[in-house]
Amino acid sequence: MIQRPNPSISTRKQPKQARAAELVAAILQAAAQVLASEGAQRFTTTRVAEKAGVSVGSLYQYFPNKAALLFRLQSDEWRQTTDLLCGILEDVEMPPLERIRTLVHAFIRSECEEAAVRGALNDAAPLYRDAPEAREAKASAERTAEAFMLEVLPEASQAARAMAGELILTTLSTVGQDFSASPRTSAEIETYSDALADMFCAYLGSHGHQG
Amino acid sequence: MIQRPNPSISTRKQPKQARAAELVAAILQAAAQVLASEGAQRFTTTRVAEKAGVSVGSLYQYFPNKAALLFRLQSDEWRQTTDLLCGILEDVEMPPLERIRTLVHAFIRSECEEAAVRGALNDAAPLYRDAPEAREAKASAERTAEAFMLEVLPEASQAARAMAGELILTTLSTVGQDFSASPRTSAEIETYSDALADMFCAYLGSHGHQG
DNA sequence: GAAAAATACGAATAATCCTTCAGGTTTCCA
DNA sequence: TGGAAACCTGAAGGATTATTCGTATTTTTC
Repeated sequence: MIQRPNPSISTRKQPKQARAAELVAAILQAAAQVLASEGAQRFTTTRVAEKAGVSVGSLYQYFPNKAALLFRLQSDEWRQTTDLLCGILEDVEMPPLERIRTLVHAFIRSECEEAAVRGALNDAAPLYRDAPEAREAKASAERTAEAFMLEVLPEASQAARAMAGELILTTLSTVGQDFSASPRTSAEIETYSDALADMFCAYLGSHGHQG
Repeated sequence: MIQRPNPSISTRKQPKQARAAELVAAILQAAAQVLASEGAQRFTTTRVAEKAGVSVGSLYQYFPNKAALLFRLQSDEWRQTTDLLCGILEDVEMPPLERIRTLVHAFIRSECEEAAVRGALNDAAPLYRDAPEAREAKASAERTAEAFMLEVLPEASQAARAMAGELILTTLSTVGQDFSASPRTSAEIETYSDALADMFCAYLGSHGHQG
């Protein structure tokens, strides 16, 4: 195993006919299932193809290697989460700190709902995280956070704002991952989300008047 | 690969002669080097034995399988970190919140110093984290934190204290891991540690008097 | 409807990898 | 000193995996 990954992780033939598009969809769905039910260790191109009801060769016609398939899954998850969170941040009806609380709850719930796939994707991260395509996603998220931080910390320096935004984003993401690694009840999810939101709000509220 | 792990992850013959003890030490040192320089993917019993200058068979006389070797490395790192942090927490000369700040700085610095080994150990976590021996470590850390939390939040309810302690411990650990994944300058380390400590202090300071 | 293009197939290839075991070597102890 | 216990060796067994490529099938195009 552990062959050198091909130069690019995302470029390969695009499906032009309908049957090919269906095949790709079937592969992605099967990939998520295999990841969730078998774990990152046993996530195998052969197993994915088998579950999708297609041959391995077909898989390799649309994904240059295993890492590309994993990256695609991760990418789709990211897009989904990003949309969810952006929708909350842009709701100008709500006071900023309340938006954060809502966002934390939504994110933690979302992480727990898809814990199986996301946990396994995380275990497999070493296989795709070095790709340049993967680095871009994180940078994009921080740009979005920046705009919101400007609203909640208008008086802070640029550096302080960036630091606070990065810290909160990182905390939310890594703590959420850790929390969702164990099965959780709804009550646990609410309690934990509130505590996390408390911490963020206290941190943001303390900026300026107490350093 | 991916054979079923043996029943236990830590039991096997103990070295009784001096040369055997040296052999085990050489293996552990080599294992850390291989992990740091080659990464979790290429961490192989054969490679470790080769680097240690012993045969694979000897390795398997003191470690029942690869997971046991990884777990031992992780266990040693944990003990080291725990000692460091407990020393700081027990310093009653210092005010509690200042102790936390000192602790955060010490922890983040420590994570960055050994980022290579710890990052790779984390990548390899799926191989050993399910072992019962591994679960005990986390529980032990939370008991230690509990004692300290009783000092800093004496008026809070038991549940609230436990929640705050767990949240801070998890945040410190996961955020530190994420932060140390990229190479960092001393200045970055200090800035980030301060921000993290600010967040913890604001959170603890806000308990009770504010909704 | 026939050539061309796009798809699909899956056995075979080429790597690794983990772990064992039969047999040789060193150390201990009486 | 001689036998027993502890220790060491490393080739070989048994598995698994990522990826390719020659061939067969389906769809599109003219």
